[in-house]
Amino acid sequence: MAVKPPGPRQPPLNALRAFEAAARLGGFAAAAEELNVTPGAISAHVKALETELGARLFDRNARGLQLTGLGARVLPAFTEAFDRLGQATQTLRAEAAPNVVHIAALPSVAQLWLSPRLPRLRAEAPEIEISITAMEAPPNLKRAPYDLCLFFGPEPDGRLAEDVIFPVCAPALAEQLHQPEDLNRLPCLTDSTWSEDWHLWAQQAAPGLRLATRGPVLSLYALAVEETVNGAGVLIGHQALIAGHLEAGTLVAPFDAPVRLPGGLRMSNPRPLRANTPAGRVARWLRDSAPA
Amino acid sequence: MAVKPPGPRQPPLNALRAFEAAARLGGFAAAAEELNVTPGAISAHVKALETELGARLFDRNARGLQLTGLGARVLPAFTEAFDRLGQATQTLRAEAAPNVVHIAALPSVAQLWLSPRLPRLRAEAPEIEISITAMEAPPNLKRAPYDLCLFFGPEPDGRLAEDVIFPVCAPALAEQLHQPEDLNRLPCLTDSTWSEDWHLWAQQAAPGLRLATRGPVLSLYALAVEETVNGAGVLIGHQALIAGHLEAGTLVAPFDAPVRLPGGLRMSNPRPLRANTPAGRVARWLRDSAPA
DNA sequence: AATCTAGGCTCAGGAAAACTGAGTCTCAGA
DNA sequence: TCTGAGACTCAGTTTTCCTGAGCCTAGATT
Repeated sequence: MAVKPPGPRQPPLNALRAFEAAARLGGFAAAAEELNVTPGAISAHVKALETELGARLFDRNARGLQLTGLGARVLPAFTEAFDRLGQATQTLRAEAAPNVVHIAALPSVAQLWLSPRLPRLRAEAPEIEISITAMEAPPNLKRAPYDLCLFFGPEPDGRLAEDVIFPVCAPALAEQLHQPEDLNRLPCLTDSTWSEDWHLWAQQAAPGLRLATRGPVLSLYALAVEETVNGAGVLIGHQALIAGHLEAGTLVAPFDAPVRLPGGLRMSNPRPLRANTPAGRVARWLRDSAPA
Repeated sequence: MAVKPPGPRQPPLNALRAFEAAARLGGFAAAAEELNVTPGAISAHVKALETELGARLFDRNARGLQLTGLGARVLPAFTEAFDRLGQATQTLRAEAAPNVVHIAALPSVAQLWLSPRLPRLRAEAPEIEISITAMEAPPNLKRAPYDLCLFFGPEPDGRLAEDVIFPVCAPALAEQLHQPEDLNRLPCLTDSTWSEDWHLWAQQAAPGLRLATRGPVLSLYALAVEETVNGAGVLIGHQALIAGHLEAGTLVAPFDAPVRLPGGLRMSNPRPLRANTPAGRVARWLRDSAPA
């Protein structure tokens, strides 16, 4: 008859994870987003943890958080532990379902770059199942369960395409556009996540031009492209994403004024890929398909 | 307006922990004990994990478990990750409450060896708070939140005392005991976790003696000691645990026949101790107090 | 063979944890 | 002064987690 008094309980794993995310990202809101919960949940977790420990982990200054000395001292160990756990989990998932390749991508990239390539990929490797998750920002590479990530970024490794931008519009509208100044007479579509595109382009391609850039602001670039094809106005085209439309003639570039941005479309892989695994094959296939 | 589709969810941490424990310990029952839940809970966790993964982690053969290839391949990574997490948690707890020293001990050791020493320790270091948790088996050193562990074991490092055993009884009963054969005329108390004591002793101290060893079986050694003091019978005394009673005269050893067992009372520390931390000081104090 | 036992399984019910949503508070910057 | 970001609170709800009892199987025991 064993006696089993509770003794000191281990803090709940979820609370530790919440603390780690909040500390690493510097805020409950950011942690909440990473963990797909509301900030209130993070707050509650951390508070419970602090209560159990009898010590504060964060200083709250109404405008955000500041790690206490205690928090800062223990954070690295937790980050490393959860990183390892994430890696182990990914390995587990990958080994359990070797034929599923999980891809994380910017919504626009998913729709405009990746999606058109999938039919051919499926035809060439029907046994591979592709799962695509669209998200605004690259996931934490050490944690999230993705085999491949497709995002725009400045890092040179894994570069699939330069980021070259220039105005595009439906062929019917192009007749009204002979020089950059003409842009002010047509609606200029703006994508909310690339709201600086017009300025970046104008700065280099038409210095001195004062662009009004009034016009609809859309939250999905793919939607903006669709609208543009339908003649709603002029859009800054990212070459990699509209190459298909240019080729098909559904969009045209009224000016010969491409501007190359420092970043580019980039494929990264959280874990090293072996060449003849499904993920490795998809990666190679996508890389080879990039110029197309 | 960010789009946030659920995408592939991360498996619950608790399920991963359950899997890791079951795999490492080779059974749901053992895992359940380590995690302080029922086996059914472990079973459910593992089943949920397997369902989510779409792959088996264990082969169930009605008589126990066998890791599948998949399970065996991923186990080490999980064990390491959870070990680190445990270490981080311990560090956190220790830093958050530096003056609390958590000790895990065998119930008998806690009551008969540790407890009598505490008053003096408290007097010498009143700022240190001691927390004692009694348990039948040493905890997983890499995980459990204890600074010091006191158990009997064969390992030589950290040895506080040899395990020397011999029959003891109340002084009044000693008159009836002149030679080992007399033991059969008195009740021989047995502790359920040290049920072999009588045989071990008799083998060496009185070879050939046929001991009936009938008598009450108690589940707590400290209780057996108390009963013995009250004259209920004869008990195999473990020197380290009854030294106080011998000194006080409340128990006597009727025969001069000590037997030294291979193991001993042992103090171990999951994490390295620094000498002038509270845990380190308690450890040193206890070590120095051992001969007493 | 019949029984015993260890260990896993299932299922329903209930406890505990986690999460949300709406509203509040506070400060920094415009 | 206003606004917005970010954290807090609290009630209510959903989800997860756990237990407890009984069942099932296969090796061990008699």
